[in-house]
Amino acid sequence: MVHIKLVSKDGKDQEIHDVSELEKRVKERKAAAVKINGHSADLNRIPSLKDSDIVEIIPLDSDEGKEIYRHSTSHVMAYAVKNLFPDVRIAIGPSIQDGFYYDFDIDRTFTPDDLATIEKQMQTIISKNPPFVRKEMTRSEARSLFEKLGEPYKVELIDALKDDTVTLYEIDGFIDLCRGPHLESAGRITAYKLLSVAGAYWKGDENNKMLQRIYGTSFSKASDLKKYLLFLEEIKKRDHRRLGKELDLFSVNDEIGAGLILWHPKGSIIRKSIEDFWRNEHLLADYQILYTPHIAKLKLWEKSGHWDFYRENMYSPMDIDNVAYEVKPMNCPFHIAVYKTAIRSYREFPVRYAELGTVYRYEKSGVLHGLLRVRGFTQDDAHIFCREDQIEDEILHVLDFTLSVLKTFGFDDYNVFLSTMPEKYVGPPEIWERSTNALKRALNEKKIAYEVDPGAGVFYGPKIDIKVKDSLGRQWQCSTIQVDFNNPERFDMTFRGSDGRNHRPIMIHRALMGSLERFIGVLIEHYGGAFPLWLSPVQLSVMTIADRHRAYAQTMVDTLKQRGIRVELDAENEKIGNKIRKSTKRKIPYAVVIGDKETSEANVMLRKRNGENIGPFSPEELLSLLQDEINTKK
RNA sequence: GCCCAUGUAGCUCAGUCGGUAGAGCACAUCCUUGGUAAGGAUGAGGUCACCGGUUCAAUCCCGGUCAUGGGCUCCA
Repeated sequence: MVHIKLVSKDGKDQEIHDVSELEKRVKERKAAAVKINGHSADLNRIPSLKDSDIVEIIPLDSDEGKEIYRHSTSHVMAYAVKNLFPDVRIAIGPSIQDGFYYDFDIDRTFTPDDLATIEKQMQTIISKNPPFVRKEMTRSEARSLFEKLGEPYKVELIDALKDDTVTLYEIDGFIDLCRGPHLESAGRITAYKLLSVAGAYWKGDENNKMLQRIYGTSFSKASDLKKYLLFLEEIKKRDHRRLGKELDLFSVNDEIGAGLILWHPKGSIIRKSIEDFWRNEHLLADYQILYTPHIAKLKLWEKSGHWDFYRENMYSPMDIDNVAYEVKPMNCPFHIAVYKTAIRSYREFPVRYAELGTVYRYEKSGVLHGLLRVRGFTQDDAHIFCREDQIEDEILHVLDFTLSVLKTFGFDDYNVFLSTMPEKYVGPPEIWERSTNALKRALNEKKIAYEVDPGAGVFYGPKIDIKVKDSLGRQWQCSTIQVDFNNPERFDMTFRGSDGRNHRPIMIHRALMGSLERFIGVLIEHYGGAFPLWLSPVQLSVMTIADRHRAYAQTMVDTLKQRGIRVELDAENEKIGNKIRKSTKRKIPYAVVIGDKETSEANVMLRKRNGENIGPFSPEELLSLLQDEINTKK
C-alpha cells in the first residue's frame, strides 16, 4: 500500500494508493509526462514511485506537454537523419514555439527532397514504436561515450554541464544527451511535418561553425497539425511583400538600394492618411510638431554618445567642406537643439516635441525584410522634457495616448515589457533605479500587466516596449517609451526651476508606431490587405453597365471626389462581372454599379467587398454613409 | 556579415542535358454594350539580374558581384 498524492491544477487533489490506478489516470488524462515532487519525469518512472510522492500530470495539450511531445519528435528526427546520413554529427534539438528544430553538422546540404526522405524514415521509426529509455551516467562516462560515438558537439555540451551525473535517452540504439522528460515511446508521435532547412551558428555565435538546422513541428492530433499548416498558409497569403506587390503599395529597387522603400501612389495615400491622423492626435494631446534636417556634423553624434554606442548602426561620415557629417540614425539631438534655443522654465513643462523623422541605420544585408526591416525609415518620434518628478505622470500620459492610437488600428490586445539596465550603460545607477521605478509605478497605476526584460534597456535609460497582437495572434513590437537622463547631461540642458535656479530636465523618447514602414507592413498583414475605409487607397469603385451610363457615373464620381472620397470610375469596355472581380481583387471596400435602373431612379445599391449588398441609397445618403465610416475609422 | 536556395515579359511561372525563349494574367487595338468574381479576336512586350571565364557558340557550364527568400545574429 502506497500513499501517492495526485495534485491537479483545478485544486482537486487526490490520494492514490495503487500504482496501476495512477497509470489508469495518466492514460485518461493523455499525459505527456508527470511531475514528481515538482520535477518533471517520464511516465515510465511511475512504477518506481515511492510512498508519499506527490505527482502531477502534464497533459499533452498543455504548454509543457507540447514541449515534451515536440522535443521527442526532434529526437526521432535526429535518429532518422543519423540513419540516413551516418556521418552526420548531431548538435542540439530543442522544442520551440510551435515546433522544434535540430542542428546538424554534415558535409552535404539538405534539400527539400531530403526533408521528405527524412519524414519517411521517421515514419519507419515511429511505426516500430521504440521506447525512449532514460539512462543516467557520470559526466566522464557520458563524455567518453560521445567521444567514441564521434559526437564532438555533445562532448562540448557535456563539458559545459555542472552536474556530476548526466541523463541520456536512447531510442532503438540511438543515444542522445538530454535532460528529458520524453514520451514513453516514439509510437505516440502521430502528426508531424518538417518545414524548412536553414543555416544556424553553433550556439548562435557567428564565430562558430555554421550548422544546418531542420525546422519541424508536431501535434498530438492530426487535425491540429492541419490547422497549423493552414495557419502558415494564411500567413503566406497575408505576407505584406506579396500584398504590397499585388495591391501596388510599395517596392524596393536594386538600382536604388536594398532596404530603401519606394512608396507607390496607393501606398502613399495609406501612409498620408496615417500621418494626418497622427499629426491631428498629437496636436490634440499637447505635442508640438517639428521638422529637422537629415544630416548633422559628426561632432554632434560624438557629443550625443551615438558615435560611441551606436556606431555599428550608423553610416560612414560624408565630407562637406572638410567637415565630417553623418546621416541621422535618430532624431533626438535635433529636438534637444530646438529645446536649447531658449531658456526654458518649469512653467512650460512638460515640453513635448514630435516629429515624423526619417532616419537611416545600417542593417546587415541578411536581416532586411520587406517593410519590416529596412535601412531608411520614418519614426513617429517624440521627445518629452520634464522634471524627474513628472516622469510618472508623463509615462501615464504617453501610455494612454499610445493605447488609444493603437486601438484605432484594431490593436487592443498587447503585451508590455519593461527593460532594465543593460551591460553597456551610462549614468549613475541610482537614477536608473529611480526612473525604472517610475516606469513600474506608472504601469501599476494603469493596472497594465508587464514582464520584466532584464538588461534589455537602451544605453541611456530603461524603457517600456509594447507588443501588439495582430488579427492572427502574432506579436509585433511597435511602441517604445524610453527614459533618458544621459542626453540632457551631455548637452547640458537646463530649465529654470521655481527656486530661480537651473536644473537638469529628464528626457523621454517615445514612438507609438515605431516606424511608419514597419507599422504599415504590420497593418497590411493585420488587415490582410483589406484596409478599413479610412485607410483604403481607393474607397469606392463606381462601375458602369454600358457606355450610355458613363455620363451619369462620371457626375457621381466628380461629386464624391469633391467631397473627399477616394473614388474611381470603371467605365471600361468590359462586362460588369469583370469589373466586380477587379475591384474585389484590389480589396476596394465598396462598389456601386450604375445601369439603367440607377440612372432613372437616382438610387444606388452599395456592394461591400465581401459581396454583400446594402441599400438602396440616394447619392446624399451614400456620401454621408461613407463620410461617417471614414470619420469613425471603423 | 554568415550558411543555403533563388533571380527568365509589368506579375505568377514553364523551358533550353550549350545552337539567342514560352504560357496565363496584365497591357494595346478591334468586335461586342453585356446587371454583381474572368465575353471574343488580334497584337505588342524579354541582351533570360549584372560582370568576367570556358567554348565555334552561353540564358543554360564555371567564377565573381548585386538582389531576393529561409534562418543565425540584431532591432523600429
